Amino acid sequence: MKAEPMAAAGAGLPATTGRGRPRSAAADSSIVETVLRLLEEGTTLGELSMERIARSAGVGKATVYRRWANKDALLIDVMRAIDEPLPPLAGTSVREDLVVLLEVIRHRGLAKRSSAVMRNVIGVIQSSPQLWRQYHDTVIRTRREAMYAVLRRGMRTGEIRDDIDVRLLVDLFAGPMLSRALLYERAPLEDGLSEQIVDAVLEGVRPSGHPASRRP
Amino acid sequence: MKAEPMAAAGAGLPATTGRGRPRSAAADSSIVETVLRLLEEGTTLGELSMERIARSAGVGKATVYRRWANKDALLIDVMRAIDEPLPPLAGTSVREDLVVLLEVIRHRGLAKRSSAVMRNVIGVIQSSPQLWRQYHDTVIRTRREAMYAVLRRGMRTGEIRDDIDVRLLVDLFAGPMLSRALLYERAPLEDGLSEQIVDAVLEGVRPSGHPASRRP
DNA sequence: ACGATACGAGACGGGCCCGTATCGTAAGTA
DNA sequence: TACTTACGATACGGGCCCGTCTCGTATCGT
Repeated sequence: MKAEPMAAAGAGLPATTGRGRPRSAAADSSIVETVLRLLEEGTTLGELSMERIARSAGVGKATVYRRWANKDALLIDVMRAIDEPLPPLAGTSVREDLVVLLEVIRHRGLAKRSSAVMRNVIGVIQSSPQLWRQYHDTVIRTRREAMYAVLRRGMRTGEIRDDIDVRLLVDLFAGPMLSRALLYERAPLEDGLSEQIVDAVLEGVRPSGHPASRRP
Repeated sequence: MKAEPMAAAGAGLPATTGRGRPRSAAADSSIVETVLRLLEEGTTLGELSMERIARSAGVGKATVYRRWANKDALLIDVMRAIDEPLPPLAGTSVREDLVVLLEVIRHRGLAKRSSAVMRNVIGVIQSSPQLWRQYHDTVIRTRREAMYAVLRRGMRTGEIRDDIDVRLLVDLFAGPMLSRALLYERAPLEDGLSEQIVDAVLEGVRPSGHPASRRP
């Protein structure tokens, strides 16, 4: 994977006027890419220092501080960099759309860099709530709302029970995939897992003929 | 909550012979309790330093190093300290037992100190795999195996489908609760959530009469 | 009483980090 | 060309931390 262009990273300090030597776009992406690489290699957010980032990126400290005022500001842009748009949903069946959305989580869990970011950000919910909020708003919320929409549509079309809280439904589908992605370094996210989860949650895990089943 | 006695903490260095002044049990528990309090207050594992721990516990650094060789050794004992035995399972119905096991997760998620530990340890899977393994083996594995047992029993008694991988079943039940406990500081772990999850996963979220349902 | 060990406190040398400033140089605009 | 800004490198004072060691004191076995 090569360094994506990722637009102008430094949201903190604007590049003022157009005079003088322009900011190096290569430095931008080198810094962001280096942070992702370090996290991917197992570095903890706490072990990440501006000094180490600059050193690893082959860049002067001033070049980093010229773009970001502190580590949190840099990390926020790093999180923006790994945000990828959701694939389009076919919209034909709820099952298919749910599988697509779970596949997104599965692939992000398999990608070391995104799973490392997610695990690290979770550990920082209390200590850097602003960083967490940024991650939640850019990465989590979008996917969650997409699943809301699919499930609500399913309630209208009769594909999904309408007597269960939509937020609980989201967790029933996403939770199993998320916990597998989070709790293991080499996550057991095998092919076909999305379909297995979706089908099992849709159908239920009680045998058809069991007396306690709500189906006659 | 007061400092529990928690047995002899220092697994690292044995107290050699019985001569001389004995180790202070109060220091033992004060140190462990202080670590838990700091984590509970939002301190990151990376921000925890032996120096800060000693200072916060009102203890000399030597007193800490006399018991634990380094931070990881201390943290391993801290994790042992929050390990609580599972409640007995009634064994009458699979549903009841699953609810009990999910209630354990729910209460641990609501308790700030255990959820803080869990979130922090997750962030350290790659950087301190030995610490993670300790947490996994003492805290996670036990509960997971208890759920295995319940589900396998359910397969024998006909309360649970036997055509789904038991490991997947565990994640279907535990995943929703875990992801809620991990992804939010004030986790939405309301009363009755365990029952809702268990029942929804057992029954399925497809309406009874839906054409795609596997029930005729 | 006496020797042994633990205690809290803190000094110690060495290390990494913070955020800023200053080099000489490079790459743009006017 | 003159001016302006960015570049990598590195020095700076200040801070926290590591793990060890040394105080003077406390609390045990013998």
